[in-house]
Amino acid sequence: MSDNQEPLAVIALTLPDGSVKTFPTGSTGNDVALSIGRKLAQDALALKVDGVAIDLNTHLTADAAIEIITFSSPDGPNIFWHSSSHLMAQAIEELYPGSKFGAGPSIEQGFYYDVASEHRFREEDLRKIEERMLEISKRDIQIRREEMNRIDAIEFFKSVRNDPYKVEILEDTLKSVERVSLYHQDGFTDLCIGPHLPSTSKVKAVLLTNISSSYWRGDSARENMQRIYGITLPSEKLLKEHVARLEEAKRRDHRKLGAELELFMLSPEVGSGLPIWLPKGAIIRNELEAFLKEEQRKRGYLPVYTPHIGNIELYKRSGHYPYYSDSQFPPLTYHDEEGKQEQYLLKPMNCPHHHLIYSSKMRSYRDLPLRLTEFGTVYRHEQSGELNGLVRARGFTQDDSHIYCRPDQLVDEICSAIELTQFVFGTLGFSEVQTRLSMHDPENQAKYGGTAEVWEQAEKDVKEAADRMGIDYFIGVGEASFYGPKIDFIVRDALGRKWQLGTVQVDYVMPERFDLTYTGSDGQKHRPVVIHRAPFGSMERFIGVLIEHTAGNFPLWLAPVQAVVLPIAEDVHDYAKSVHQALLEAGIRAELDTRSEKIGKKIRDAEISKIPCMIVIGQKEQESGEVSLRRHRIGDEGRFSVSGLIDKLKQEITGRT
RNA sequence: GCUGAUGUAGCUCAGUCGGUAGAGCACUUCCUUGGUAAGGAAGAGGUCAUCGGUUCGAAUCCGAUCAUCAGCUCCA
Repeated sequence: MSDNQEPLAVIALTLPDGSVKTFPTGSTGNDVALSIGRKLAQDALALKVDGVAIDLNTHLTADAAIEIITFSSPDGPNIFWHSSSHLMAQAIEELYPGSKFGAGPSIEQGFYYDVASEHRFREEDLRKIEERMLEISKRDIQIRREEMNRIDAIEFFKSVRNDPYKVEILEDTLKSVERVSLYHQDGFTDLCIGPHLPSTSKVKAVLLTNISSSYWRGDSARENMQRIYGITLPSEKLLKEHVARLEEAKRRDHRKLGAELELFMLSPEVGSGLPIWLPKGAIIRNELEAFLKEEQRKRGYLPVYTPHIGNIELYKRSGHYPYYSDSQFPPLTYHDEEGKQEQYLLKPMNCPHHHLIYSSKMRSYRDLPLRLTEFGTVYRHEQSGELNGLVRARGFTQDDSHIYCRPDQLVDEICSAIELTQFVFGTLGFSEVQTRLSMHDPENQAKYGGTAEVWEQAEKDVKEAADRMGIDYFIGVGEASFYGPKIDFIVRDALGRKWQLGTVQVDYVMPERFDLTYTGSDGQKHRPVVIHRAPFGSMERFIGVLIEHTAGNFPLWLAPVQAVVLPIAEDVHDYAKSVHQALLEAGIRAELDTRSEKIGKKIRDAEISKIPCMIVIGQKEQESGEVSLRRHRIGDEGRFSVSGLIDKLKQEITGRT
């Protein structure tokens, strides 16, 4: 037809394995995927071109390094879930006309959409929406990207879509952006940067999980919206696996296990957020405290004790009272006979007390570093909606130490605090520890104490220490406390959930406020620097996370009951009693089960109680003067002499393995 | 604190239309003496979260309070 003599233009695309393939210019990611294989084309969600994710059906016109994004690619779930939020919005719009849409991003485990609707969404509506989403998926609607000027987009969302929230985003958040992109799927259109799935049909399985509320743009002065959470997956099978993981998380919930294993309790008669440690939970806490005390003794820490309340002036001086007055219990007010008034605060933190210990006598540069340590119980009036078992409580105990040192000692001291924290986490089996350097937000200087120079120095020191310890960290801007930057340790539990536990914080501000000094070699007064550090963070939170991490299967050294002696029948009760006694004398926490139950029942009960060692005793053991050891979740480990068993268990306990 | 949901025996949960409560497990007693995840029988156990209202009558309907759960906001 054409008299065009030019050869057909081709482009060279480099695949992730390094091979180069040529395609006609204008080919799409779908063409590329098809050329590699049918399965890949089915799984393809989007395309990465020179490291940038774009829509699968974008026409390629230049040589590039490309990569097909599937659900198992690092960017896959994010794109999948973001498109799913649009799919959900379309379903909601079809079912509940007039609903307006706010923000609908993908999140770590799925997506949500904030909806303003006259309809009050209920649990049963979620099932209807799920059904509609799957139906829309079956319609196999092509998702089409359209770019337009911001002004045109505003007009579009005003007149065609009638969606005021999108208009607000365009007029405000995006006001300096020229061109924006819209994604159309049938009558539904969303403002979105993309990329998105090529078609609604990629979504094969839907689970809408819950409804909650949110404020438009996170601002409590703005209107409330209904936030609907969900997760979608590219197959039914993957959804089933996801649901199984959720159930596993539920089974490990420390609140549930804490009650079942009789570790702690919460009672409205005591007050919400005020946990009570039951005997078995207290054993775990005791062991952990003894462990840390031992390690701290080796590292030159000095234990102190301070009262649970303090004069309010102390906290005004430290700056905590004005700064955190919302989250403290109200002051206790005391009048003496002359009518003189004094106010006391349940202590929300330990540092001011420790600072007073520091300044109780003259300190020489030779005395530093001074490391004061205390398991200090503090009380904070956390918002009621925040309370969560042991993990977020109003009364809790920090493994709090304050290290007073010279500036030239600071980095060394930060390093040794990091080392201790890593040692603690390693011993407790948290292998995946993330470290965040929590820096201040220079945009919001008013939030912090101290001068800009002091902050610069403190952040430099923190970084230097982190680098020297070779830790892999990321920076959290705006995560610092008001008096200084922090190194926060975030662990993942056995189910991959993240928890912030230990912390190391640098503080140049409190030494000023409390006028802390030491005499230098020059005979002059100098300011020490303070490090606040807590490897566990809070005993309550740490143990809550540990319960979930171990699913209640504690290592032998922490187990509230380490062994239970299970006689098979009454004729060996005397022997069983002597074994039980021997275990107790060896310092092993042992119980004896002399109920008239069969051995199967006794074992089952011990397994459910998650007791690490079951000592089974019958005629054979009695005759040979031995015992049989059965391990929790493992099974029969054979016969041992009583002393052999005790040695074995003691070794395991002292090794904290 | 905000939005929504929930609250029945120690635990997990039934309980219809408003007619004063039921199961399994756990517990107690008795029988059973059994070799590696549940032996049998009987018994006891509840101011249906609390307070108030509607009603001849409330676990059930309404309101308030408390607590818990999910999420938002916050976290020295």
